[in-house]
Amino acid sequence: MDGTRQRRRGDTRQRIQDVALGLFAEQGYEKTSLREIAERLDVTKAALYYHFKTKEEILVSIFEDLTKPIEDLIEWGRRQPHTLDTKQEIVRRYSETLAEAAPLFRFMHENQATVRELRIGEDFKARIQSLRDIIIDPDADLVDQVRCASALFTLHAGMFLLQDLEGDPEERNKAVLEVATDLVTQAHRGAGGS
Amino acid sequence: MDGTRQRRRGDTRQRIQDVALGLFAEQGYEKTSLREIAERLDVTKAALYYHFKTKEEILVSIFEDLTKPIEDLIEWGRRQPHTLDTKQEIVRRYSETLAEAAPLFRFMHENQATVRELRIGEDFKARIQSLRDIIIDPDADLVDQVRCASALFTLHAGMFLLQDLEGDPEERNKAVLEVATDLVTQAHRGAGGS
Amino acid sequence: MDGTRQRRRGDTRQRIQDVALGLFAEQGYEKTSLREIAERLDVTKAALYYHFKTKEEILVSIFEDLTKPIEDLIEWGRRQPHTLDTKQEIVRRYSETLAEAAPLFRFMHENQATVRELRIGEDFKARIQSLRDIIIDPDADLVDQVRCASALFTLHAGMFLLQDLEGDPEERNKAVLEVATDLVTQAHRGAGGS
Amino acid sequence: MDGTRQRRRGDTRQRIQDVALGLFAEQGYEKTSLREIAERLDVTKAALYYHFKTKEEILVSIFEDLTKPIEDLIEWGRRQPHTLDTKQEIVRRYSETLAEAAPLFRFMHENQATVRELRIGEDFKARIQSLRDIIIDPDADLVDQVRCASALFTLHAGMFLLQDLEGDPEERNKAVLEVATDLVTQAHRGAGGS
DNA sequence: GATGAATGAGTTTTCATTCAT
DNA sequence: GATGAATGAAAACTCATTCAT
Repeated sequence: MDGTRQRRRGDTRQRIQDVALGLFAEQGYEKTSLREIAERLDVTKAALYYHFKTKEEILVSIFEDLTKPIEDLIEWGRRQPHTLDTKQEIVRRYSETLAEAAPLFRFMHENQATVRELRIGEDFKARIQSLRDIIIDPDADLVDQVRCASALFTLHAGMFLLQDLEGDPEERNKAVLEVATDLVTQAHRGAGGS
Repeated sequence: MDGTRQRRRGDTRQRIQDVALGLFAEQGYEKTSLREIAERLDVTKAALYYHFKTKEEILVSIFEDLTKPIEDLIEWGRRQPHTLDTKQEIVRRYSETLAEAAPLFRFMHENQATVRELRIGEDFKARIQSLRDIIIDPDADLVDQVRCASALFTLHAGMFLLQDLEGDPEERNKAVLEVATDLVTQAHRGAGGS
Repeated sequence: MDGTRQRRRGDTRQRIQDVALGLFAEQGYEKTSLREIAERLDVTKAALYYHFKTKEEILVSIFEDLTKPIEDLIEWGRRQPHTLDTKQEIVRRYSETLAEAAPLFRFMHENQATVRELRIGEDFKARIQSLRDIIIDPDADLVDQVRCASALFTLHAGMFLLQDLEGDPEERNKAVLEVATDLVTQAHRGAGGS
Repeated sequence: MDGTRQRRRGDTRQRIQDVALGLFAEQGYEKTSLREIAERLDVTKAALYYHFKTKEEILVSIFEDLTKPIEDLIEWGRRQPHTLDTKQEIVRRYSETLAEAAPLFRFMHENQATVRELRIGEDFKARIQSLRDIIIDPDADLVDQVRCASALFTLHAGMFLLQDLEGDPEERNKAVLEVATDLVTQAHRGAGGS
């Protein structure tokens, strides 16, 4: 039996998402044409339109599938007391989530201008803000607020911009996490935590 | 005398750059068409081609004009001893430069996917790396290296992503600078500086 | 028992025709896609192809079902003597037929450019010509011939173009019929009838 | 000198309108593609877009150019007393206008479904209504109102639907005009004119 | 009596770029 | 120091149609 052909049955939708995300992350959203995606999958452009109503919907569907864990994390965070432990746990779990869906987050990071006009732009922004609101004490001083925001940027950027730093990726990720955790911790202390 | 018309004489090149940067920063590079730029300036597309050979060249020229100060800063930094003072000064001056050409840097930040394929992408990356190399002690431990990189991201992101944080912009910028300086200082101490 | 579902059994063909005619009349033939028809019926496009071989065939089948009365009328008319009474009766019965299948005739009227290239275009034209030939005396003078033709247009257009005239629809239709009858009558008199 | 090439300079816009109107009238608006228009003019599709912003705009521009005389006629009609003479004059001049821009009016007549959704649909409808309002006495009885409307249809349809009637076109047009004038006259008498 | 998945040929529209004047 | 007119390539998207199941 032809396993390749067999497996293709029914998972075209998934394959489109995979290939699309790959290309979006590599070249950007605008520079990736549906022709290119279709060619790489060896189907016609029209087949893409059978599975998704628009180009944007391809992206939206990827986004929704892959950012579910963040929604869960926010949900969880909201129900916890705002202790240092909680904050550190948020940072840790967020960094894990980022690593697991690295291509998507790399895409989001590098295509902000594009994404801003798309529906997911708002969604993503809102999510990050929610995370920040859990980590930041609203009555902390401005510097500590910036520290918390910076912790999140550091996680984001750590994934994409540090690829030239020496050391193996795992260690690098650990270092990034440590810096982010540190920033949150300092902010917590400054805000009167013990 | 018609000052407007008078002043327009001979500075069309500059006006193109201004309008283009505004649109690039607002909508992204790909989504900004030459038609749009021309219309906003009330000239024809062909006029743009009198002043610039390609669309990319418009961007390149803007980039080169506005990032001269960074080149100078790097040059300066390289001739200084790698003391804490120097590092802090670099951070301070870099933050000033970013603020002065905010639209360009916002553009660079939000269009990384696009810019990566353009000539200026490489240039910009190289410059940031140069800055980092001045700030980072090559034999510091990885965590401290990340701290330095993080200081730079914080400056960058601080300009664009914190606009919803309360407080007036000036204070916010001061807070951002303080966090960045702090990160560099911690890194310096950790690396065995005094 | 679910009457809706029950009744749907087996009359899908009819339902397709109904929905299609509605959309064709409302938006035109070209602007109505099979997707739209299918969606409105909550079936797939492929289902339409089970019942009809092509898009055109849907229209043809509607046309054939609904213009049977006109064929009968022509048949009848041909066997009558060409008296004034016959002519008036033709006009009267034609106006009834038009009213009964108003959406179809509205469609035919408003989509002549499209319909001309379709099979039914020829058929329809031939039918109207047949009617005209019954009403018109071939040796009447040209003006009277035009009067007869005009009587038919008036019936057609009366259905669609006078909807903004005040008065209730029934009275309007009566008025239209009177004008048409009048035209035929004048033509008959002019041609030497008594 | 190459007159053809020479003459092409600067009248491309006009040539687009001519060819487009020809095709629109022949095949309908939807079935006429820009590719077809461009090919027939031996230019690229993009050239069409240099002269017109959209496909619809091509049609709009044709419509506006060719229906100016009707606007003038309405203007004139409004300033005249509502005598029988005026009405007859309107009918006469309207028939002339129709004849002069026959392809456009044929197009409007045969593409009503399409045109209804376009901007010009509303415009055209409004214009015909204006004419009718000049011809119709608002307190005439319904039958006479229908007669006036019928006069206008007769003019319209007379141009397109009677092409199979024997007799040379000029005589046919005269006959059509006579029937239309007659209808208006009868309506005027019925309404209490002398 | 229908669906799910796909195709091929087409559509309108946009873009960066060119060049004679 | 510019414009008017055009092009070639490509984009996103739509449509009627097919066919194995």
